[in-house]
Amino acid sequence: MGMNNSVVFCKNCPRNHYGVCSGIETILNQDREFHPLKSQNLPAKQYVFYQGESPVKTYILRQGWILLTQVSAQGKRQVLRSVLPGDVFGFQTDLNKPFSYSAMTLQDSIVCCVPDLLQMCGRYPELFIKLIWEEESEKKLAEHYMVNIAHGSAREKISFMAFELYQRLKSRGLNKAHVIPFPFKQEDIADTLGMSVIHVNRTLHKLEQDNLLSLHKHELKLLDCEKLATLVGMDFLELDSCEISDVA
Amino acid sequence: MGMNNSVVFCKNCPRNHYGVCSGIETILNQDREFHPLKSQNLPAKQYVFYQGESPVKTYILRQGWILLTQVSAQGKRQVLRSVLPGDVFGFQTDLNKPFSYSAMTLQDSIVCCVPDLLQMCGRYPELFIKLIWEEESEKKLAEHYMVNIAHGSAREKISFMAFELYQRLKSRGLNKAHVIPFPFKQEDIADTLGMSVIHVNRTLHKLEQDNLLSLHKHELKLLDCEKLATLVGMDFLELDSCEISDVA
DNA sequence: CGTAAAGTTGAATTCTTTCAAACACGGTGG
DNA sequence: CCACCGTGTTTGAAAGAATTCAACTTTACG
Repeated sequence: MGMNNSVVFCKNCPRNHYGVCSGIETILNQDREFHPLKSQNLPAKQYVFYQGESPVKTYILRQGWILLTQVSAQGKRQVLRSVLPGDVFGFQTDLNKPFSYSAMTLQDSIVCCVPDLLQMCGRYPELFIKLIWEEESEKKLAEHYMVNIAHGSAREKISFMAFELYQRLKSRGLNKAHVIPFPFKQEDIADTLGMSVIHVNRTLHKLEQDNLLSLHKHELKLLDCEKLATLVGMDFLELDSCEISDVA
Repeated sequence: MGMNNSVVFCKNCPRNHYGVCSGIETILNQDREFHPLKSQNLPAKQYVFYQGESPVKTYILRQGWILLTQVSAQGKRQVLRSVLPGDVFGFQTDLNKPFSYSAMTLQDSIVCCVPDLLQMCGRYPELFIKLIWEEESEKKLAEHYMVNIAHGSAREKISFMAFELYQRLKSRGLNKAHVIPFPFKQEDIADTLGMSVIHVNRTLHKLEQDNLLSLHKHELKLLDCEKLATLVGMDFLELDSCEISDVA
């Protein structure tokens, strides 16, 4: 699956300061028992793992964009979440449970593989905290989407998704002004928000007419952040960074 | 807020075997540094904490039913999740962030207070695992709701909610045959699933006509589990118990 | 250059909400 | 014991939102 495979040096990684990433190399250096990290280069539209497979290791996205998707019993496809550079994915406490979702690259990506994250956490509680924080963030994100999908109109849903991704990329320095890369097809948006492709299309046009946002050539511009924030009710969406370490 | 306040002995608690609960007393006994747990008896319709407050401790529900709700910037109320006996709630890694949701009893309830869960976890990795597992479960639950709300019809949504709660109560031995307590108003259902109260009402009637489920006097009967499971696509909703401890 | 994939548009249908009003039930005070 | 009130539930009819189907246009890419 992976194309090439090389040992990772976190020092040179632009995500080294972020979340679970930060401090992993320190641990690896002082504790020879753990495997050094490997990285994989993956082209766009490639699966990292499939729904139904058993998890064997944890991944960290270093560069690119990954989509976690699930196919329901009714055969409908749901996008669970976008994995952005610095995010952990594929982690489960129970390795015997198969993945309930697939992971697919939307762009060319580089992925770090961590074979024994849980064991590392067991020995280094500060890493454990970071992992919990990561899970907590993901839970909150899912809840945000839940609220928005449940109670929002079509324009609100799409605005929310755009704003959310903008914020998350911005916190990683991956935006330019009010523009972000947006490697989704309209179908992906539809499968994220539970709308029909056609309605996504119409709503996108309305949003552009109203000068709220524009999406062309896989590039998303927030035309009016103020209005968007109001529309979406972004009081909640302050994203937090992981700065906790009071583990006694 | 709390009515009475007494020291808790986990040994006698029917939830002692479940999740984070299990093993807490052992730790408390062998490590005098941590405070013994206290419990609070709360009447129905009482708030444990409010959205916007700062978290000070973690709670475990011992008996009763608690609803986590959020009021959006647009003033709409969203039910995030039902807390059932044995579940942790009110936990956050970062104590400086205010709660983004309120916790309210739906029934008379008994709640255990854990003032220093994170510190306990720092010293006892096996507890840490249980906490992570808890977060993971909550994340998965939120994702399930997200998927169902996004892609499901009205009947599917309500069926899902019913089935999900039935399964979770059953795993704790809190069901009788195909019947569970269901202390929701139709408005609560509406605010969980993002539907109008009126549509909830109509859909409930249809579901009863079709002999799928019936809801009267705060008692929910699953009339046809087979059909319900199919309708909801419950292949995913096997709920897992927390049985992992390979922290090396 | 040609084909397949992605995006766009209109019209009809279905689902859901809104508004308005009636009903049922439990609890209170007379 | 009964009248009254409030909360929660139920029903109908009309308006609105989103989906479906079918066809057409554009774009990406070998």
